[in-house]
Amino acid sequence: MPPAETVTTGRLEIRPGEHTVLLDGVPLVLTVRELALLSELAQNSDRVLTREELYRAVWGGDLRTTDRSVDVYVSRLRAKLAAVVPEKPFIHTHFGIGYRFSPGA
Amino acid sequence: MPPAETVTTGRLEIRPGEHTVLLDGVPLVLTVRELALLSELAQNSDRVLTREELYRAVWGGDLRTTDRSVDVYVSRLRAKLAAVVPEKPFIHTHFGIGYRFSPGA
DNA sequence: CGACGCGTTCACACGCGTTTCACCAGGCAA
DNA sequence: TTGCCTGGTGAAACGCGTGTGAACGCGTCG
Repeated sequence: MPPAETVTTGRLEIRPGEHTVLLDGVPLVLTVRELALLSELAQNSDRVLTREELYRAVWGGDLRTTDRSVDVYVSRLRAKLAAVVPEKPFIHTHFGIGYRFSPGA
Repeated sequence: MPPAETVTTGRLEIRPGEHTVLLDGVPLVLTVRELALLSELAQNSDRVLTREELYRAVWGGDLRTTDRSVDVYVSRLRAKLAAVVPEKPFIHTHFGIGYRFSPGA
C-alpha cells in the first residue's frame, strides 16, 4: 500500500491526505469510497484490474457473486469524471474481466 | 522486465496476469476466448495443433464434429493480428490437420 | 426527531461476446 | 476439369455480463 502522497497520472491529481482530487485542475467532489476506488484504479493505470482485485483493495475481503458495488461506483466515478471532461472516457470496461483506468495524454 | 508469467515469442508478448497482449508493442484488444486461443497457439509456436487439441485446451471437453468455433476464432485472431501487422501471416492453416502459430523474426 | 448524505442492494434494459448457421472460396483427388 | 471435402468468414441468435436509476437502511448532524 503506497503512502498517502499526491498521485498524478495525466490530467488527474489525487491528494489522499487532503481528500481531494483535481481533474484538469478542477476539484472533484468524491465520497470516501469513490476516492479510494479512483485511487486504486489510477495507481494501476493502463492495467486491467478484476472486480475481485478492486473490491479487495477498496472494500477488503472477498467479493460475493451478487455484489455489484464495484460496478455502481465505477458508474458514479464515470459520471463525475465526465462532468468535467465529457469527451474522454477514462475508465474502460474489459468484458468478463474488470476495469482499466487510462489517464491518456 | 515483465513478470515471470509473461510469454514472449518473437514480436508477440502475452501478459496473462494483466489480460494484455502486445504485438510489436501495440496492445491488442482481445476477448477472453481470443486471448486463451492465442496463448495456446503461442505456447506451441511452430508446432501444428489439431482442432481437437486447441478446443480441449481453450474450451475444454471434446470437439463436436459440427463445431466451427476454433475456425471462427482463428479467423478473428488473424484479423486483429493483421490490423497491426498486415504483411505477415502468423497463423498458418495445415489442411486437414489444424493450425500452426509462427512468431517469426 | 426529522433531514440529509452515503453505502448497499435491487431491478431492468442494453450491449457485448459466444455460438451457430449459411454460403462461398480453395485445396485435393481422379 | 469435375466433384467432393475442408476451411474462411459475415451475420444472426442467444445468453450472460454490464450500466444505471432508484429504493432502502443506517449513521450523523442540525
